[in-house]
Amino acid sequence: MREGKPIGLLLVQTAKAVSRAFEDELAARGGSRPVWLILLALMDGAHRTQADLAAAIGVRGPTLTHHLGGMERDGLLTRKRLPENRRVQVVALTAKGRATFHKLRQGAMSFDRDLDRRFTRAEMVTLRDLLGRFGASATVGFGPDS
Amino acid sequence: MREGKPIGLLLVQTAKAVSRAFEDELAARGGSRPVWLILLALMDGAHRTQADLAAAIGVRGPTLTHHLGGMERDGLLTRKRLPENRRVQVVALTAKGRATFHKLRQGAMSFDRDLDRRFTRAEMVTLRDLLGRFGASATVGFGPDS
DNA sequence: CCTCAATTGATAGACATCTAACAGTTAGAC
DNA sequence: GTCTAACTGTTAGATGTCTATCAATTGAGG
Repeated sequence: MREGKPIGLLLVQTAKAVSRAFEDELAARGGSRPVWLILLALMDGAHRTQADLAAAIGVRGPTLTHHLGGMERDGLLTRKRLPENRRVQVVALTAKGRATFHKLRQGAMSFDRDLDRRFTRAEMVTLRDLLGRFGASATVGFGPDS
Repeated sequence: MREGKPIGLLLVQTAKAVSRAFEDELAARGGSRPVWLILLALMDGAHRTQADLAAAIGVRGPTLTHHLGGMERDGLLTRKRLPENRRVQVVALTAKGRATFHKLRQGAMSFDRDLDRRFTRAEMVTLRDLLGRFGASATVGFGPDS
């Protein structure tokens, strides 16, 4: 009666596979996971600073800077300094950025539906609770629930 | 009554946080996640080829080659060609490799215990079942249960 | 034998991510 | 008013991962 792999390993490997499948879904529509998360956060609106934005999508500042640079080059967004506080960069989506968001959202929503269909309501509640336990002492959070 | 983030996102972010904490634990003992997984697989024995080994730890061939190169440079293992089939590399741990394994195992075991303590027996069974659902159609497996 | 397909790893180049260190900007202390 | 500390973002360099492609070796047909 073995228990199998450590629960942490199982969690990480499961997440890796799911993340990969999600990447494929987005790639088929010309996007990627980080680009999708940034577009989503920007459409949700209201992020004061890049640091806020980075926290919302779960990466560090330099990683965000990296992706914003690429997305700016690709014409998905613009950055300009706030006149009244020239430290902060104001990030705004372009029309092309919004179009890309809508295209990728199709994939993301279909992916989410696929996953949701695998669990009953009750199971989903249980799963969210159990996943929450991992953060009990390790600080798992990435900003508000959206 | 919102449901919160998509379950896939929650899974991936939880795993990221756990993986990070595990990395820290190993780093404190001079290791890293991939090095630990390779040492563990080699101590468990019996991997015919590097491809087997890669599958066992959940990475692709080139990633494994990369780490084996580093570990060989660090004196943790040796590689030599099988005389009767000079395509396959025989990977063997050195004494230093085995010593590193034992050192890292302390951290890994303590980490696993910390996680295990957060769930009852029944919850653990439930969690493993629910995590298994993610692979239902997406092919999550990484070789046998060990 | 010789060629050609299959097997096994390695190399090249790309991407996402991190930490540490830096640079510009602002605001408060004196 | 100037100096200094805090804030915001960027740059530099490292690590882990991937796909696509290459190189060496083997074995099977003809």
